[in-house]
Amino acid sequence: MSPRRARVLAGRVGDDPAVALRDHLVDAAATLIGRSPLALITTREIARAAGVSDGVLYNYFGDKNDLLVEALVRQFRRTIEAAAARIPEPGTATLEANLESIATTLLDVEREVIPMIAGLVADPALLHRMFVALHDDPLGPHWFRAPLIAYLEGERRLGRVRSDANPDGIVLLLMGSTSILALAGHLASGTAAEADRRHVVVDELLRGLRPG
Amino acid sequence: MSPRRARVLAGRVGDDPAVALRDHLVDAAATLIGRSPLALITTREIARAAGVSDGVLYNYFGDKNDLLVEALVRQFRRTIEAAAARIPEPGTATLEANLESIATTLLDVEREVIPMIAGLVADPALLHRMFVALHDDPLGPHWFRAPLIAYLEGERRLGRVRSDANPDGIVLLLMGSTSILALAGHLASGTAAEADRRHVVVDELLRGLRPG
Amino acid sequence: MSPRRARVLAGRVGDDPAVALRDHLVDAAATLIGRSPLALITTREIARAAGVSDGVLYNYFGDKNDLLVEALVRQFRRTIEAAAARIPEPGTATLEANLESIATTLLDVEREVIPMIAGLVADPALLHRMFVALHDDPLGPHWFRAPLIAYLEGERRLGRVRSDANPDGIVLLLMGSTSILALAGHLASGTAAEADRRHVVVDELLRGLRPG
Amino acid sequence: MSPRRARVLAGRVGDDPAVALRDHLVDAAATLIGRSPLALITTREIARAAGVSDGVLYNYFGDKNDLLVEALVRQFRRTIEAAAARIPEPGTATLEANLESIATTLLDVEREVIPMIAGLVADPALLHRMFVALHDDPLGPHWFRAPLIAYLEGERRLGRVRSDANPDGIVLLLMGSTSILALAGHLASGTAAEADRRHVVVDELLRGLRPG
DNA sequence: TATGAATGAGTCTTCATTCAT
DNA sequence: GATGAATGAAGACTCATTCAT
Repeated sequence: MSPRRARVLAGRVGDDPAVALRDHLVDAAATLIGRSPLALITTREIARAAGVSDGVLYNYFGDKNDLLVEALVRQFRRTIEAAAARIPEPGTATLEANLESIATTLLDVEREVIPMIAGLVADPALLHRMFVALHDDPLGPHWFRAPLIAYLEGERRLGRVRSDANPDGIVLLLMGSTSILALAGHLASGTAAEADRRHVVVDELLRGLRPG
Repeated sequence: MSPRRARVLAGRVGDDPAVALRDHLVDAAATLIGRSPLALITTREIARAAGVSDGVLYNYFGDKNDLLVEALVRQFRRTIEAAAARIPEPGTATLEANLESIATTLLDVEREVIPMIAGLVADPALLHRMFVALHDDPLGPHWFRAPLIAYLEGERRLGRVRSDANPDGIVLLLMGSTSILALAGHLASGTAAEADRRHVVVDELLRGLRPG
Repeated sequence: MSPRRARVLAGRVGDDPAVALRDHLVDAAATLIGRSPLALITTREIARAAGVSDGVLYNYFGDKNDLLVEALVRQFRRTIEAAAARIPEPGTATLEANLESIATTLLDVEREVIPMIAGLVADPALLHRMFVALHDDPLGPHWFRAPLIAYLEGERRLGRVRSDANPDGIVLLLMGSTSILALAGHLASGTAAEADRRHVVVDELLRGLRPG
Repeated sequence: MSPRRARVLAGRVGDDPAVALRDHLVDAAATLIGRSPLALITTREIARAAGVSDGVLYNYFGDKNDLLVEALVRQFRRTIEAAAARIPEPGTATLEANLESIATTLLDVEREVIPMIAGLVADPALLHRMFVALHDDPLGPHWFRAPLIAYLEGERRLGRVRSDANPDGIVLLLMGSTSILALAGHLASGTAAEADRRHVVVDELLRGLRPG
C-alpha cells in the first residue's frame, strides 16, 4: 500500500517516509561536506555514504547542486548553532576572558567553514545557486554576526566597553582576524601550525575598547 | 641542427630557449589564474593562451599541478608587488588617511587573491604541492605583512601611534577585516554589494591607536 | 474485503475494476502517443497521465512495450475511424471534389500517423512486438485501404471512373503521394512548409481515371 | 613534430591526417546508420566501429548529434548517388520497362532510407539539427527528384508521354507509392513480404501517361 | 624538442523495472 | 491489488596525460 523504504532507513519508525530519505541524503551530503572538499564529492560518493543507490538523489533533487546547496546550508547551520551557544553573557567573567573565548569559538567555526566557502568560491555555478537559495539571508559567517553584536552591545550598556565603540566594527575586526588565523592554520595543515595568535588580536582590540 | 623552438618564441634571441618556454608557460598560466577560477582552467586552455601545443607542458613540469603551483606563486607576487608600492610612507599625510588608503589597497589585493586561495583550499592535492613548494616562505597574504608592519612601526617611532600598540596585531586586524569585506563583495557579486564598510574598520582601529 | 481500486477509478461502478484500469492505462498511453514522439514517452509520464502509480503498469502488462503496442493500436484505430467517416459516397458531388476531399483526409491521417510509424521503425524491438500482435491484420495504413477501394469501385460501377482502372493501384498512388506531402510538412515543421501540392496529385490521377 | 595518428589509420599514407580521422568517424557512423536504427547507436559503438577510443569523437564534433548529422548526410548521398546512376535515358527501351526499372530503383532507395528518416522523425532534436544543416537543400528523397523529373520531361519531349502530363506530379505518385511498398516491406520484415505490387503502380500510371 | 591528436578513466544523469508496505 | 520510492545499468561528455611523428 505504501512504497518500500530504502534499506538504510529500515530501522526508523514514525517519521514521514517521504521526508526521511530526502533528509537522510542532505544529512549524508552535509557530513561529507564537513569532511572533504566540495569539489571532490561525487554523486556516487554521496549515495554510498547515504547507503542508497546511485539514482535516488534525482527523486528528491533537481540535480547534484540542488542537493549540495541544501547540504551546505545545513552544515553551516550545524556549525554556527553549536558555536552560538558558546557565546558568553555580557557582564559575566571578565571582558578579556570573554573576548578570548569568543575568538576561540570563531576559530573553531572558521576552521570548519573555510573549506565550504572555498568550495563555493571555486565553483561559480554552485555559488550562484547558493546565492539564489539564500537571497535575503546574508551568507555564512554573517549568520553569526548578530549574537556577537548583541554581546558587545550588552557589555557597552554595562559600561565594560566604551560608549563610543562600534559593535559592528568590532565584530568585523574579530571575525576577520580570526579567519586569517584559521586560514593560515588550514594552509599549514599537518605541519606545526602558525603560532596561535589570538591573544594578540584580543590585546589589540581591548586597548580600543576599555573605557577611558 | 639544434632542437626546434616553439613558434611562439620565434622572435626572441639570446635567451636559453628551454628556460624561455618554461617561463612563458608559467606566465600564461599566471595570467589565466588572475582571470578565471582555478578549477576551470584546463591544460588545453593554458597551452592555447601560451600559443604552444598541448603537450609541451609535460616537458617542463611533472604535471598540471606543478605548473599551476609556479603560476600561482607568480600571480601572487604580481598582485602583492603592485600593491606594496602603494603603501604610504610613515609621517606623510594623516594617520587616518593612510589607514584608509591601506585598507583600500588591501581590498584590491584580496579581491584578486580570494579566487586563488579558494582554488587552493578546494584542491587539497594542489594545496599540498603549494605548501611543499613554499615550505619556508609563509604563504600568500603574509608576504604582504612585512611592509605593513614596517609602516606601523614607523608611525609608532614618529609618535603618531601609541607606543604600546602592537603592529603585528594591527596588521592582522586590518587584513582580516578587509578580507571579510572583499569576500562579502565576492559572494554577493553582481548584486548590490554590501555597503563598503572600510571606514568602520579604520575608525574602530584608530580609537585604539591614537596616543593618550 | 475486496482488493483496492486505483483512486482514479473511484467514481466508476459496475465494470470489472481490473479491466477498467488496464483499459485506462491503454487510453492514457494512446493519448500521449497522439501528442508526443514515442521515444520520449516514459513509463512515469504514462502513469502520471493516467493518474495512477508508476508500478501498476506491470500488473497488467509484461513491460512498457506491451502497453505501448496496445496503445499504438488504439491510437491508430482512433485516427483511422475518425477519418473513415469522412470518405464520400460514390456518386455524390464530383469525382474531382471527392478526390480532393480524400486527399485532404489522407493528409490529416498521415500527419498523425507519421510519428507513430517512425517511432515503431526506430525501435525494432517494439516493432517486432507490434508485428506479432498484429500478425494477421496488416498494419496501419492498410486498415484504411478497404473503404477507399470501396469508394473507387463504387465510382467505377457508376461509370464515373474508367472500367479498366485498378482501385488497388489508385489507392496506393493516393496514399503514397499524400504521405510524402505529409512527411515533407513534418520535416519542414515550423518553417514555410512545402507548398501544398495535393491538387497536383489529384490532377494527375484524374487524367488516368476519366472515362475515355 | 607531427602528432601521432590513430592506430586504425596506421596504414594510410598521403591523406591529410587532420581530415583522415574525422572522415573515418563519419564513415564509420554512416555505415552503422545503414545497418542499425539511429536510436540504438551509441558513441561507444561508433568509436568501437571506427577502431578508436571513446573520446576522439569530441575532438572533431561538438557532440554526438553533430557527427550523426554528417553521417546521415553521407549515408543519404551514398544511397542516392548509387541509385541515380541507374535511371534510364529517355527514349531507350520502352516507357513501361523504364518505369518498372525506376520503381525498382526507388524501392531500393527507400528500403535503405526509411530507417534513417524514421530515426530523424523519432528524435526531434536531431531532426532539427539536420534541418539546420540542410537548410536550403531539401531533405533526403527530394535529392532524387530532379533526375526523375528530367527523365520524364525527356520522354515527354520525345512524345512517349502525353504533353499535358505533369512530371512533378508523376514523380510524387511514383515516389509515394513505392515508399508505401517499401515501408510495408519493412514493417513485415523477416516474414513473407507483401506481394511486390510495383507493377500495379506502373500500370496505373501508364494509363494516364500514354499519348491520346 | 615541439606538436596536437589519441587515449580512457571518471562524472552526472535518466529511466525501465522491482518490491516492501 | 495499488503505491511510488529504490534500484542500478547504461549513456553522453570532459580533460589530464601520453606518444608517434
